[in-house]
Amino acid sequence: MAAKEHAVDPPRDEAELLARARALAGRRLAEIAADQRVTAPPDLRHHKGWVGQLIERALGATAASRAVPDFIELGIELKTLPVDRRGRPVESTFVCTVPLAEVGEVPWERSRVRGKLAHVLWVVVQGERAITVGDRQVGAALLWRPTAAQEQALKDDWEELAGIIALGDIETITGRLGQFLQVRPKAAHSRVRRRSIDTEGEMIETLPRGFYLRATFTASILQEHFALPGG
Amino acid sequence: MAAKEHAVDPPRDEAELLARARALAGRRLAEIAADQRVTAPPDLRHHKGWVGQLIERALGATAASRAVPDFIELGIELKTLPVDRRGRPVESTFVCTVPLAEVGEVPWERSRVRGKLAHVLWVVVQGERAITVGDRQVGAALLWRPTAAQEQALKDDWEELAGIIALGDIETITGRLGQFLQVRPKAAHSRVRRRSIDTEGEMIETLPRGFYLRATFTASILQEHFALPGG
DNA sequence: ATGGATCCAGTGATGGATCCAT
DNA sequence: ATGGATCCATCACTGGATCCAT
Repeated sequence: MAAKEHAVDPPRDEAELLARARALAGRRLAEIAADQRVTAPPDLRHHKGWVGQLIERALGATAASRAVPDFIELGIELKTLPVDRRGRPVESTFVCTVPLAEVGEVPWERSRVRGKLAHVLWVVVQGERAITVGDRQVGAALLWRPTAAQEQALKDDWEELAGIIALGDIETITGRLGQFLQVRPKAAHSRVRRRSIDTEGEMIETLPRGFYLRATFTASILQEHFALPGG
Repeated sequence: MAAKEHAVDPPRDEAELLARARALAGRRLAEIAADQRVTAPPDLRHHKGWVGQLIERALGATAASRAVPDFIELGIELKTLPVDRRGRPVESTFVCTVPLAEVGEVPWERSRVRGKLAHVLWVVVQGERAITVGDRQVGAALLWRPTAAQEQALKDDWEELAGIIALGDIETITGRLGQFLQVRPKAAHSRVRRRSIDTEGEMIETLPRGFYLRATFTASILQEHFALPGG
């Protein structure tokens, strides 16, 4: 209930959302947390999603943990992007879980990956472990849509990965596949198994996996927008 | 954690399960609760499943809230049956939720209703509201399998109801249909809606519903076993 | 550097049923 | 009496991601 008392209304449009995100630039996470009557954890080992959820609340995101965009009316997905001192992403970015039954049934155009990445608000945050979580500062915000070239590259990766999964060969997939989009485990721990029906109608049990964007991909997004000629 | 300290091991076989259930006969729910370091609520308005869960723990049931039998290894389902002073059931008995996509695809023989009712341990408990929950006594226990006639009657009802659902006419179903097996709402409240795909591949949103046994059916089960000739 | 492993919070579905207006 | 409405606990899954051994 305490969390509701200072809840932020959903932004009315893109401009308001972007303005709010830019107003966070330069602020320390501890300050933003204080606005919400919460405190920053000492580190993120046991609170891995904390920064993302803090920024969601600060911006008035509505879709808490549901399979819809963070800003439903605007169709915009929020992603925080942890960076090092040079402004380079320090982690890959989780996109969505791999829907075993669906992949192989739907084309790229109707895939969850494309849906999630169609329109993203990237919010840069200091991500070096040497900096206490509360002392980390929010950086730039960027409302992004993939360029035609970026979408083609993601589509190529997706079709390669989806093809393998559709054949029932998900166990052969490693994080080494895919130039920009990769598949890696997404579970509480490696003993987790999830039941599903494959394309042949067979029952299978596998470790749950997710699609992730490699850090090289998100680095290129930041490059394009912030390392302009002469900048 | 406290609940684990006095946890009861799963019964090894039918005989042990039945013996344990019969050992509860005559005991007050408050006594059984005390064994588990819990206390009986004043009434069941806000604790509707409390009695069933108390007896589950007392007997060593393993399948907490999962879509498998309560006693997995034995394939036995536990049902508490609230009765009035004459020993007649005061409520219908919930069997399982209506699986919209599945009904119409599978025959009675592979239906969830038949699976749940194939082997049931009925545990009679006083159910009159005039008696405080803690003061209610456990009654007889009965390990039951449907007779051929009972199964045929349930199958007839199921096929009528499943046929209507398969046609996409679930909204026309009322609790009045079915001689022994009926379909009624099963949800937190009447505004709940659940998405599903019907047999035509259409997206539908309906109030979640469940299959229930009418009290007349469970009354007949008790009759057969406890009102023997000369008894 | 990075691929495999892991952690928390919140939602939705299921299982335990009984309540209550008519 | 009973058909429609309702209530709690638990588990599975998703979404938020980062950790860490190599």
